[in-house]
Amino acid sequence: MPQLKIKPVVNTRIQARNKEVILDAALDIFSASGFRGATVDQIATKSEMSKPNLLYYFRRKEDIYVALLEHTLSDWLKPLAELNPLGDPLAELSRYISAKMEMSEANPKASRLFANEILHGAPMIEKFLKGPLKQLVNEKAQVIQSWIAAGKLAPIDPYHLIFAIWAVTQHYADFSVQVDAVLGRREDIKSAQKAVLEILLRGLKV
Amino acid sequence: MPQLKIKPVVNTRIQARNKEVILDAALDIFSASGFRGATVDQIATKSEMSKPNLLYYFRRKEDIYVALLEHTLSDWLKPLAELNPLGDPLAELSRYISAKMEMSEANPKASRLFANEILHGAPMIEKFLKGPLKQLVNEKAQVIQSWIAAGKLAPIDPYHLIFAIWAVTQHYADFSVQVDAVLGRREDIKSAQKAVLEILLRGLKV
DNA sequence: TCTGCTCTTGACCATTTGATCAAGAATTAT
DNA sequence: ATAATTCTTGATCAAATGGTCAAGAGCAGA
Repeated sequence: MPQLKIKPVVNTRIQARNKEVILDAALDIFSASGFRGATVDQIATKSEMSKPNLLYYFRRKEDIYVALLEHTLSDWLKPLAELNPLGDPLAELSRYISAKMEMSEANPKASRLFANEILHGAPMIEKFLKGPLKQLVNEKAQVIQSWIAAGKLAPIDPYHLIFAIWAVTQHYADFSVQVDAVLGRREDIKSAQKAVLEILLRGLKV
Repeated sequence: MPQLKIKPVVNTRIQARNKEVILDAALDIFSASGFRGATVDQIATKSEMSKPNLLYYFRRKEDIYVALLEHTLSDWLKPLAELNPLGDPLAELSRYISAKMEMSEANPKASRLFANEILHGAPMIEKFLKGPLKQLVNEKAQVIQSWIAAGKLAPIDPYHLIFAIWAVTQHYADFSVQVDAVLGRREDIKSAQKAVLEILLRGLKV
């Protein structure tokens, strides 16, 4: 009697390793060229495997891209989620901004991947934006609002404050080419972080 | 004797009109899909002409893209160039920020076109970034520095201040999908502008 | 009107690229 | 060991796409 084997839900060791290798390579390629600009061949070459082999692990190019986005979405939320309502407002915001600056420094490719996706209308992560992200931002905007109500923070619209923090911090990852070109040198993250904290926080003191 | 006609430097009326039509269509397509993501067919269709006809005016896809970038580069510099050393610092910066916000509102496609180009390493406008842009920013950073030296402005790094202004104002054009998703509605530019002015300027008062 | 130039397009071409397939190699389980 | 399963790849395909060409239509100046 022929064995009817259920397709395994868990990856084999080889699958785990190779998917990891592919996602690593894909982050390089997609962040540099965007979804359309990247080719499966490039990703396969960077992964040091044949194209059919790559497509054995991810059946379509789009599957790699989506997996990559999902793989990093939760990391994206983490720093904001850690904003503590009970902490000192300026210290909490300072910590959040610093964490974002360090993410830009440590993983600019992931930042560019998102930037590119959103820039092009976020076709793959619309649900994430309107769901988990919206919810978390609402929650944290309320926290900021309560700080303002308690007289611990200048009266600034919380949503636009969050947008400003995103914009400024991610700018150093997404537009690093421009930053470096204007400065005439590789920007050093320490002084950028110091300047950003001053610019964003100075006006928030009551 | 055969007439040797010099190739005309000036466009005919038809050329002027059709190039305009093509650039208009191309801005739509390129800003939505990026250089690689856009196809000549799409641009031709949107221009309501055949593909060979389009390629009669711009011989290569890249030529359209470059023309489009050049066509808008000078607009990009204008608001910053108008920063007046003799004016009141906060009023001047306020005017600059407002102008940038209005550009984001009026022409988000151009903003996204640049954002996409820079995000992907700015292969076509490297010279612009390292030349005219760098020079203008240097100049205006000195203006800001002189304001600080005169005690008219809080001591903030001028370069990072300019980056912050760019980042925040362009965020509303480039990431409008995210902004709208988080807010759950189409953002209205008036309140965004008000909030941005508060966030960026409040900390600059001495 | 006639001549030469500009403009327009259907048909076509070469290359790129995402994806498939069959067949063999390697690995795992019994 | 051996059978079953997983992994790997050369060859190949169909569609998409940037770009060409030749030939005809339209237009402007003499």
